[in-house]
Amino acid sequence: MAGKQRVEQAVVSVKRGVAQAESICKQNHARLTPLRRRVLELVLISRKPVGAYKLLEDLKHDDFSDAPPTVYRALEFLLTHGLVHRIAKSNTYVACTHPHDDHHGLMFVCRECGEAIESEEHRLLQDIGRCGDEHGFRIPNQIVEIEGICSACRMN
Amino acid sequence: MAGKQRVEQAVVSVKRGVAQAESICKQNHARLTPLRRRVLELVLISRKPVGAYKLLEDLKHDDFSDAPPTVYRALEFLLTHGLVHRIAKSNTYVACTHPHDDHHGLMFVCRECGEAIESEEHRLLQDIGRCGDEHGFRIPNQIVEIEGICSACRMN
DNA sequence: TTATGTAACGTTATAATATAACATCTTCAG
DNA sequence: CTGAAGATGTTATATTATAACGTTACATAA
Repeated sequence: MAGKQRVEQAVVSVKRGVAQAESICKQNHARLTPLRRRVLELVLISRKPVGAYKLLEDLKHDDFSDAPPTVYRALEFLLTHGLVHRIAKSNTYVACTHPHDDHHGLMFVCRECGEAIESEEHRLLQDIGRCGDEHGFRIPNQIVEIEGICSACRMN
Repeated sequence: MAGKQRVEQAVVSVKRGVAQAESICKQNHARLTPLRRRVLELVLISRKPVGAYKLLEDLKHDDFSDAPPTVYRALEFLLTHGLVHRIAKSNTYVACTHPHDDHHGLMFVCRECGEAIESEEHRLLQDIGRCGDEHGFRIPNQIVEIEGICSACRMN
């Protein structure tokens, strides 16, 4: 069944995501503490970008403090190390699918269902950089957020 | 003096912006009421993207209600008619510099000073649309927000 | 090994941004 | 003029995020 397979894939990708995070944190001499690891897992488990207070709900069930700074501090850490991205238009957070340094990218976000797909289109990002230059802007590594409608939602 | 000239230009552009808005609203059978016009003026006057509560402050001095819905409703109207844009990363609002229908665009936003420059790079926007297509995303007209550092801030 | 400084986390309070819901007033088509 | 839709006023509250300060855990150097 498609559902079961998808869940199994998700479990695998959570494991892989955490493993990548371990490796990156090691490189950066950063500590992936139980709390931070758990927040990352929750973001990885979520199939869509997820809000901070939703994560906080889930953390409650895990004996962590249920006060907002708990989740916001963990998210800040994960953002700093490029393990998750923040989607400004929906105030949500999503796991990075290509976590490594110098990470440019496009993030397509469905305005209907919230699904987000990350893409690394090198040439396009270069063009955006050039366009910024023309206006005096230097564009640092970042995720450019683009709102659209995904194919699934167009069917409905 | 550069300062004076800039203020005069600003006044001109406020007049022009309001005139364009008048025209667009007329076309759309929409009413640019005193409140909405005033909010648009305030956004036009501001040299940088401005927050809703800052606008609300200014509205107080003009005998409008100082409750949040006042400004948010006016902003919603202006957004709907493409007269202002919302910058999600900073929760701010900025006047559109090319107000017309079917408006695609890039918005470069300085992460230091907040300055925003709007650009219509037709080819680049097409490329972004194509890239979305490849991932099953349909990209409607919208402003793509890109964070960077402006030349003035790089000097400092 | 213990002292010690820094990082992480807990806790309380509050800031900043935005919307819901309902009452009243205005406008304008018929 | 009137009635319906639109615009605004008003009160309350939701949602997202951070400040400030105390405590605990951790790395590491003496």
